[in-house]
Amino acid sequence: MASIKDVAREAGVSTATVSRMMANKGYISDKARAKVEAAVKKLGYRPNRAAQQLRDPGSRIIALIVSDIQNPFFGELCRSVETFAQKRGFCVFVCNTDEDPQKEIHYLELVAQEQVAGVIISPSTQGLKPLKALQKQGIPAVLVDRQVGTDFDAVLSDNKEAAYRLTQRILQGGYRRIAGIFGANSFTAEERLAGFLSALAEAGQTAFPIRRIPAFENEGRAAMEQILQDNPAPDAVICSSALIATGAYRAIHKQKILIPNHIGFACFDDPPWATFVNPGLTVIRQPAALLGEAAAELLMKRIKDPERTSSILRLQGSLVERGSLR
Amino acid sequence: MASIKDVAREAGVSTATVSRMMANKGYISDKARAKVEAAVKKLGYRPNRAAQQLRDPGSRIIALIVSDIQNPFFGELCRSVETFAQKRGFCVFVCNTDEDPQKEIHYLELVAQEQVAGVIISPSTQGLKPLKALQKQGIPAVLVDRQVGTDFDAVLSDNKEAAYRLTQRILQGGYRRIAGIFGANSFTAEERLAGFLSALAEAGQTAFPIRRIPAFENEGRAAMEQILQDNPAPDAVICSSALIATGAYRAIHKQKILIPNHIGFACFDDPPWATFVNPGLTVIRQPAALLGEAAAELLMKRIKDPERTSSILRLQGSLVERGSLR
DNA sequence: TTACAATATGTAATCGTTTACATATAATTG
DNA sequence: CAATTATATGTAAACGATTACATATTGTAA
Repeated sequence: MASIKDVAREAGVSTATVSRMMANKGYISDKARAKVEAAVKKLGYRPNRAAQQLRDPGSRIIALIVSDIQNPFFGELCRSVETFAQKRGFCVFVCNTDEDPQKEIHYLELVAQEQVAGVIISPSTQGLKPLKALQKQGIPAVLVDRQVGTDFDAVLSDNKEAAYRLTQRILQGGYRRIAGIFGANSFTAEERLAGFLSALAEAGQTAFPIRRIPAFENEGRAAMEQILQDNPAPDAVICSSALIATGAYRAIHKQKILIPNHIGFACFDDPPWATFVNPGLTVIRQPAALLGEAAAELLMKRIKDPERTSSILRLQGSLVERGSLR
Repeated sequence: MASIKDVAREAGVSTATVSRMMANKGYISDKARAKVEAAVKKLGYRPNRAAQQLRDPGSRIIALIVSDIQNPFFGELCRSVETFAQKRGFCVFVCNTDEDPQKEIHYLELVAQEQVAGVIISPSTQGLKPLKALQKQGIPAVLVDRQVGTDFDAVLSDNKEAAYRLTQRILQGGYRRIAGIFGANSFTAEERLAGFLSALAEAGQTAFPIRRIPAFENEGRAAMEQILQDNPAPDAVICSSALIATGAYRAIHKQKILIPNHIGFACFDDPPWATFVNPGLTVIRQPAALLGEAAAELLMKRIKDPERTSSILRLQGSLVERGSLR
């Protein structure tokens, strides 16, 4: 690989001139510019990023650390983060932690070493240490979808409010024995549960048995199968995530129980199959694109002004009615 | 940020000793080791990656450049690449090009500057130049899902063969007027079309009108609506991708045409809703996880031995029967 | 004891950029 | 025309780590 010295020699100028020319800084005569340009082209010169970074740290890369890249919600989030970042001249590296705290820590260290301009992360633990370490190195972080601590910028969906609304809607349908299947050890599930319970309490309803399970399809199906054997059976069910809902729906479908008359069905997130079942699923759709954009914007602001006080945004999801509630 | 000099001073040793200690190289006395360890901990020292990279280039990062991060196929691919890479001590940065050649070039340049250990890419153009440039910088690349040129390592699904099999299966169902909706300007669609035509020809069938469209849901729906008005109407349809199939299915569903009796339906990729419709979709499921693993493995091999002759793998998809074909 | 290897540490050059500073020339002003 | 300013370029010192080489201290074999 050609270095700046090679270019300088080839063009018959000093390295300083080449450097200035590459960065469009200071004065360069047309003659020198032409010579340098020719040399650059001839040698295929590209500045060595490591050397640049050593001289003055910083980059135009932001890291997006997500807990599950296969989740369509994060897919949408990625895309919107990237679209927005690009407008501001930033690139995005996406890192997938697979909900593994080890991986999360590893990636946080990695992007710190790479000296990215900032990080957007949906943390999979409640641990603050790795994030604080980032902060100490002057790399700003914005939390998205999940909060940890309260010192960081964060962009969240208003899960509690959304759950509250959705539950109200269920009650409106005349359902009274409402089962809930909620993820365990999950920030969002926790908030959604709170909203669910609060709406129930407000309506003077006692909570129908609630399951807390690992948020996977199989677990969702198993939980639903159990619930359907309860006596009295529930007349509605609410699921805290798309994967859980997928399993639960399968269980209901298998037993040929009719939605929405025999049982009402509602969930969070908008699974890709929501419009392919009959009736379609009534859901709270998360504002993934908005979250991504807001997170990116917040990060840009903080990069510009590291001293600004941290802000926490809560964005509303939308209640999408498709018929799975009476 | 503390530098190696700070640590050396704090520990009362030279920078060389600190460096050796960090890398576990050469001789270090227990006394010195202890002092350095203490200093490192006290100052929170972490080696500056840029400086290391300047001294001796190379990293343990591989870049995965995909054309559409929202596509579940690529989601699965990402995950398997990462799982495999991790086993070998590599991390993965995912870059999304959104099928935009500009972005692709930009990311290729970026990861070259970052001096990643290697690149896995599903190229969105047929342009070889950017890849050759990478190569010249000594950064190996493996193509996945799509091929460009023939000099690079590549891991592809055997689209033609798969299309051939799927078409044979359709013919087996007694369908004879088989419409095809295929993506335009798409490497995979091209191959799939070839297999489709070859199976038809072999069966002595003339091809029923074939549409080439941009691979989006709306375009798929529009194309299907048109096709349904043809006279004679087709008795089966094959779609070259999940998005196209989604639109096409909607069009069929809307007109209450019965699958599989009035019309047979088959497609490539396995849309998330494939098991939620009735009957389920008969598809060719792409071996995404296998592709990812194979690509990662190939890349590792090439990183170890840059001189090995390039190999092109073709992996078989599986025909999943679910009832949408008679 | 001498000689030689093994162990332990330090010195200083190097990687490729950027930039403050010095210097030189050209253009502009009074 | 002298004095000033704007333009143009070069010199050399950083940035933070690694490592070949030199040197010093042990241990060990003859």
